[in-house]
Amino acid sequence: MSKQELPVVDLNAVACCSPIAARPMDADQAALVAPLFKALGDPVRLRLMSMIASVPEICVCDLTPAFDLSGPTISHHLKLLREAGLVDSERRGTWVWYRAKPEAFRKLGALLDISAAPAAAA
Amino acid sequence: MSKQELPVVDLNAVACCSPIAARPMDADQAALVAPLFKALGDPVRLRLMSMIASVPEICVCDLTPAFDLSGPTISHHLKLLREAGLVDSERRGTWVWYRAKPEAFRKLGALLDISAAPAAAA
DNA sequence: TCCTTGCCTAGATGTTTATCGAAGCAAGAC
DNA sequence: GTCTTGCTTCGATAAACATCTAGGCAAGGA
Repeated sequence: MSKQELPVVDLNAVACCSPIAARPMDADQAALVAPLFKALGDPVRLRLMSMIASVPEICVCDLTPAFDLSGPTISHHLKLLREAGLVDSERRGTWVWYRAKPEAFRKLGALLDISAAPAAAA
Repeated sequence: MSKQELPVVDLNAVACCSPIAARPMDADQAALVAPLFKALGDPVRLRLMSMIASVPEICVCDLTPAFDLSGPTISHHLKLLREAGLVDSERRGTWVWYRAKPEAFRKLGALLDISAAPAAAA
């Protein structure tokens, strides 16, 4: 549960380099980055992510009631966000708290910088 | 094939507003934005997207050989990118050419701006 | 101690997705 | 006209995914 559980996605290896539009991405980097986008590619996870990123930290008990879904389903989505390296979780007493990992967002944002396109595409 | 085919995703409605971290995203907006991230959430599509965005335009005939996949499979992924509003295609004579739609990237990038977080999350 | 609460994991199920081969269609060559 | 080439669509299949219920475990209160 705590951050000792190694994330599946190593953020230092991911999105470390050039924007999508700077040069064709090689297969290895694509395989590292795609899971990050995939994690955000579900409406439930996107809302969870937004709720988490909008505050310094938030308890699962405040996330679950915002959805018409069972607790285990929310837990499943949170696990995917954790494995993608987008959030961190920590148990404090009874509750588990989630926090966004801003460096992941910075890297993803840099990847989408289309102004890096070498030609008229921008 | 041509741009007369309405994109499934209306970019004017999508990602039009505030960054993920600015405030909790409502379900409607999440449903509009998630398909964009989902489209980028596959390694093949991410590489295709990068190849397309790296040049002003590119022919399918230059995209397909870069992958160990059949033509129909590449065509399928390109269709998803088209439906997400991330690329445009145009047939010119024998070949079909693809171009990136930079406004989609600008909007996605703005969404990931974590510096918009209201609190210490950044 | 036992009970309750909060959250996660395990297992099952229906849906979606990635992939292929076959077939179709448009454009150009002959 | 026919043939070839480039790309798409169609139909099928296997893998991945979202969701649920059931069960488990840790923390706190009685």
